[in-house]
Amino acid sequence: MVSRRNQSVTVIDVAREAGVSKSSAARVLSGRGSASPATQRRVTEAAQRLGYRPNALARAMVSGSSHTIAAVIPDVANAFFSATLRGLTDAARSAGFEVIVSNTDNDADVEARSLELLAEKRADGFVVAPVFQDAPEAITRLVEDGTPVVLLDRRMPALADLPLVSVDHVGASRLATEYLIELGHRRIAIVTEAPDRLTDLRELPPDAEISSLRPSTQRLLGYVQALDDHGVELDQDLVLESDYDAGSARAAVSAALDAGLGFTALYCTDAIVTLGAYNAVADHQVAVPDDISFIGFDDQEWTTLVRPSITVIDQPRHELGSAAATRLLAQLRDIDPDERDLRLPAHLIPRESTAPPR
Amino acid sequence: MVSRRNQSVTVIDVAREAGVSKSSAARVLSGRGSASPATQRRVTEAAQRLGYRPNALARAMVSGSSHTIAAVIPDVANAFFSATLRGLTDAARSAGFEVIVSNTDNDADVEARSLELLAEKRADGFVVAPVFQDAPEAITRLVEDGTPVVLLDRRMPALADLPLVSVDHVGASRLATEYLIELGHRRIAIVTEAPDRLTDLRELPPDAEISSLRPSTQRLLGYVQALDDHGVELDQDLVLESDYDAGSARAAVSAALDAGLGFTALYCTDAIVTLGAYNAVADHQVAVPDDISFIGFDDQEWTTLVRPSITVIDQPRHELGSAAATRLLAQLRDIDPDERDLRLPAHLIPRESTAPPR
DNA sequence: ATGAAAGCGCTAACAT
DNA sequence: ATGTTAGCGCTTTCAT
Repeated sequence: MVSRRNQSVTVIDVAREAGVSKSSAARVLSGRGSASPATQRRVTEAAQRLGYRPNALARAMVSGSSHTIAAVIPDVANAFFSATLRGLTDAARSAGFEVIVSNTDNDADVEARSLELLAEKRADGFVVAPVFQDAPEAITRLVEDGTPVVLLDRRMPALADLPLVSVDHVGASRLATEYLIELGHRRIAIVTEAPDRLTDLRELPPDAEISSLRPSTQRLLGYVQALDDHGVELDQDLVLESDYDAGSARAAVSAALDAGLGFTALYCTDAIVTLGAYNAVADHQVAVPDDISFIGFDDQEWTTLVRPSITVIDQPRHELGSAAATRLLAQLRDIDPDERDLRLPAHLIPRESTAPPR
Repeated sequence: MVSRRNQSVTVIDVAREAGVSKSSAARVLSGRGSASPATQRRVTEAAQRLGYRPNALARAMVSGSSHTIAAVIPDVANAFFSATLRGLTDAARSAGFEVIVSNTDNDADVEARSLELLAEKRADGFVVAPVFQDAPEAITRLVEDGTPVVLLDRRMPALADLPLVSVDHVGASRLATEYLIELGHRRIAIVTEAPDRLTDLRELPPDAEISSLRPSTQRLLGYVQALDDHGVELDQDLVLESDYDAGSARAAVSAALDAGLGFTALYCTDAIVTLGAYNAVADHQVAVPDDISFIGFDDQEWTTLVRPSITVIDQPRHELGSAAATRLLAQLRDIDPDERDLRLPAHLIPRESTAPPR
């Protein structure tokens, strides 16, 4: 009740106020150990009166747990990561953990510094969407020191033994491609920002390695697989390569349209690329879905607003974050998970931009 | 170099390894106090060898500063707040601070718990976009305890003496309204989710109080002011009231369109309301900008993608966050700011959806 | 310049 | 059930 300017009220203050020993006060305040109903009451009331607020720092020092997890991601302002972060914080909170965020902008040095800094702050565990780099030493250092790390949606070969929570990118692309095939399309173009050469993709070790590919590459792979499965011939010319920016995608699709490659469907493997591709299609006044069926990536707001609305592959972002947190928390509690990796399915949301070819 | 499984290497370990006393090691490790070049080297090398990582928790305990600031916001997944958070983390980082995020979902209880929890973790300061409520006791409690708090974009009357960093909402609306007036529009409709009655708005104490109004109300006020300033009559019928959701805005605009109110321009005061209004306009096949000029709020991606592209009011989100952080950090350093409140200007981005009335 | 010792606020044996 | 004591890892007087 009293609002005094307390630099901070400690257990000792409470103990004194309650007329008991420090440890008695500590016992009731922390809820462990035994205390008589009498002291219980006196301490509680004293704490209340003084406005006692436990010092989590001190607690963390002795308990060895800060009840904080670190999220190290490329960019919170990016819709994918902000939604994921939300899932992460939600799951963390319900377990009594807070999360501290750090943006890397896909810079390896920044990532390394962030990890180091958060490790100094004694984060109990890390969820990291790592920068693509050969030797993520900062991460391995953490792991060696016994700090739990869960990878988010990306894994480098050097991190092969770390648990990963990701979207099933291969499946996502199969979903899109098969949907188009079932509609009757045969000449299906794909816009990809995968840096890998397509030829490398068709002779892959069936499983484990796949998760060490970039998401974009996995998506390209899903397309190739779906085509193969359904006996549709893969035409290299229909693999439109783009950088990771809308302008580049726009140019790539524009060029493809000009080239008269005769494709009847276009599948975009990424949000930003979808943007550029959509612009190119609009520029060329192509009729969608009459001339070309269009599938975008990520259920962005605008895809429901344009006419025709756009069929998209939706990633379970929130769930991705909460799964990562849950996975990490389990590790903190030394619970062995059923599977090391978690691979969440994407969904196809059919809208107006897809139809059978004319 | 050595990668041993160190539960954690402490100053003592380093001191022993370097063959000096604990305090000597601590001195060079913390960079304060004096040490001979010799010990300096020996300690540094020992630390390096052992892979010493300072324990920020312990440091915080004794120094009284955790170098952490808390961001308590409605929802990170919301584009406005995620962009703001990015600005916040950027500014914080460059000052050596990390930020820990908490979502309130505009729930007063959740907010109170978050604040309490983060206070227990001894965040050095708080940036909070408070839930609208009469008695934000959790916040005042912090302030009473001497913890720096900066308000983000919202302020309740009860929090009148706290520093505020916000967008100039009144100015934002004046910008939009005046732009339309200058184009020649006289019948300008506004879509608002402000709960306040319009009549209350025209007799306001000129300044201070304004910042205690909700953003939506301030935006409505700017519209009224611009109209007044330019001698354009305010027509109550053109104030379209909506709830804070797209469906409601869609219905409101739809009804207005049906009612034949004869407005030639429509200004939407909020991102979500812009969405609904846009849908209504599309539903009714109104020609934009020929029949109606349209101004949206927030520079959302889709506003550049639809045809015609949409003229919008753009809020300086990133800057808002960095300004809030900077303001808070100044307070932490006991620097008196020039002004208590910071009011960042919004900008108008002219695109295709606005034109002179026919 | 260096070491010894106290203490930040808390928990956890250990006695009593 | 309660009190005494040690100690988490660090910084900071205070001597030397």
